[in-house]
Amino acid sequence: MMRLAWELNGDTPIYLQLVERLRQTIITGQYLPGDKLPSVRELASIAAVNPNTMQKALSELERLGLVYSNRTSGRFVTEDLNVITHSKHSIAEEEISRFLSRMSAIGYEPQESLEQINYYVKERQL
Amino acid sequence: MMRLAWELNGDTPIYLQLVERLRQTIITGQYLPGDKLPSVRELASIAAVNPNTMQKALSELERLGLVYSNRTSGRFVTEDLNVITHSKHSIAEEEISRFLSRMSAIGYEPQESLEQINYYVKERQL
Amino acid sequence: MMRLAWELNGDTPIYLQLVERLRQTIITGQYLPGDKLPSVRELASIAAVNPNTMQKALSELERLGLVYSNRTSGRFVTEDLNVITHSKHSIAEEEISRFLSRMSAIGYEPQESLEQINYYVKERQL
Amino acid sequence: MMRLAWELNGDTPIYLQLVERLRQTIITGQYLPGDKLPSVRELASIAAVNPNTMQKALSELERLGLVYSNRTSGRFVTEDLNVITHSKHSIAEEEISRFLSRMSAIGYEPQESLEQINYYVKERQL
DNA sequence: GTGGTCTAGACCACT
DNA sequence: GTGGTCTAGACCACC
Repeated sequence: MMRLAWELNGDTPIYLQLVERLRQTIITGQYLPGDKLPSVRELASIAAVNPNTMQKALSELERLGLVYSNRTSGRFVTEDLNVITHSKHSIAEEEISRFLSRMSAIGYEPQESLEQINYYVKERQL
Repeated sequence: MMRLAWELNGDTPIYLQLVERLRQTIITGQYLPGDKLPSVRELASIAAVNPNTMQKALSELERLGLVYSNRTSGRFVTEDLNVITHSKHSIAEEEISRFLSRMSAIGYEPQESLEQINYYVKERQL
Repeated sequence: MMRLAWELNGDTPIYLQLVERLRQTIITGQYLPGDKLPSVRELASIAAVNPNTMQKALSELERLGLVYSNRTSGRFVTEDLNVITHSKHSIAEEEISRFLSRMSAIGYEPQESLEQINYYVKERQL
Repeated sequence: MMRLAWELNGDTPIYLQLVERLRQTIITGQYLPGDKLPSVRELASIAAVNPNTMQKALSELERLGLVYSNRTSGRFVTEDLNVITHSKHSIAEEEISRFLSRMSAIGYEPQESLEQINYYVKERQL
């Protein structure tokens, strides 16, 4: 079985990786609110996974409120901007939390991590 | 392959994961400068890995200058504090770089990431 | 089989569902006592069912005394109000009985069910 | 394919019916908090459905917080009594809501439904 | 043995 | 053609 195009990982369940990928495409505005998503089968084909797996991922996205489905006409990105921005914030928090914990593992207290990243950004004029 | 004590990952080569773990124990001061490390066999046993793999990891640590070996009496943590702090900084930089790139993937510019993490730390009084 | 206008169910026999629907229209006064019902063919067409099925439903209604037929001029809603109110009560009893049994299945004694529904109605000022 | 023992319905998805059945067994205390559930395969065999379908049902129950799973040792009923009683209340509300709406369909206002059920219970000394 | 994931292939209702 | 559901059969990691 090929696993290309979207280069999936191997340690975390595929369907969760799909959720993340799709979440990103929505959060970053590659799919806009109200946009129609490709069909389950199409997305599955693109990601080179079984339609059921993609279906599971999409169900999860639906549970998160990021998409909704119209049994006959397809799946659409939610038009509720709050849900989208909320999802964005929650991912950001996860990333921050993970970052701080990794920094903590090598001996940086949160305050120090903050200083380091502050320095890093200023240094490179990002 | 068993997964105990040090819970190895599976996707990245084992020896690199060992390097990281050992690097951490040194950087965080669990092993102090000048400390004698356990023998390769012992470390291998603790981590439940093949001694050859542990050997490879230790060679890498040597290459990084974090440990040095005294053919006869064993391996020791470097006494050069500069090497240690430099290693710590370089890991931190990697973490920061990775963090910023992941935040960028969900639509946060470095400046925004900084604000977010700043807010996060203040919010939780970390 | 098409599912329109009257959205039939699929598990219970169609003619019984038709009986219920017609019973409702009479009980709730959408057809008044003495009103002439549309022809079998017409009703069948509206409900998108086979005329024979509708015929069976109407026979049942006749048996219940809710309608009577005048071989020549068509079918009419009974003018006997007692029959109508009695039918209404008997349906209500079925509903109540079913409700209590379902509540019982999840651990509510009839008395408790009563309290719950009482609370529910007051809460929402229904 | 046989569909016995638990007599499943046919109109609502099987996995949802399974969720309901299991929910009842927990809510009514047939499985007590902390009890170990039979394995997925066993439950699937009992209900005469495919293990995947049962798995889906159990995942849903887990999402509802009524059970939790210990990857290796099996699935258990939650020990959080709040979750259980909350689930019970929420089902009761659904039943009440459905009951009132059906009564409304045959011409009883909520207040009248309340009176009827009150009368019904008193009459039969339930 | 346990739960969890994945695939392949099928059927259904709705439009 | 769409989403949704279901089955059958397989593999994995964990203990």
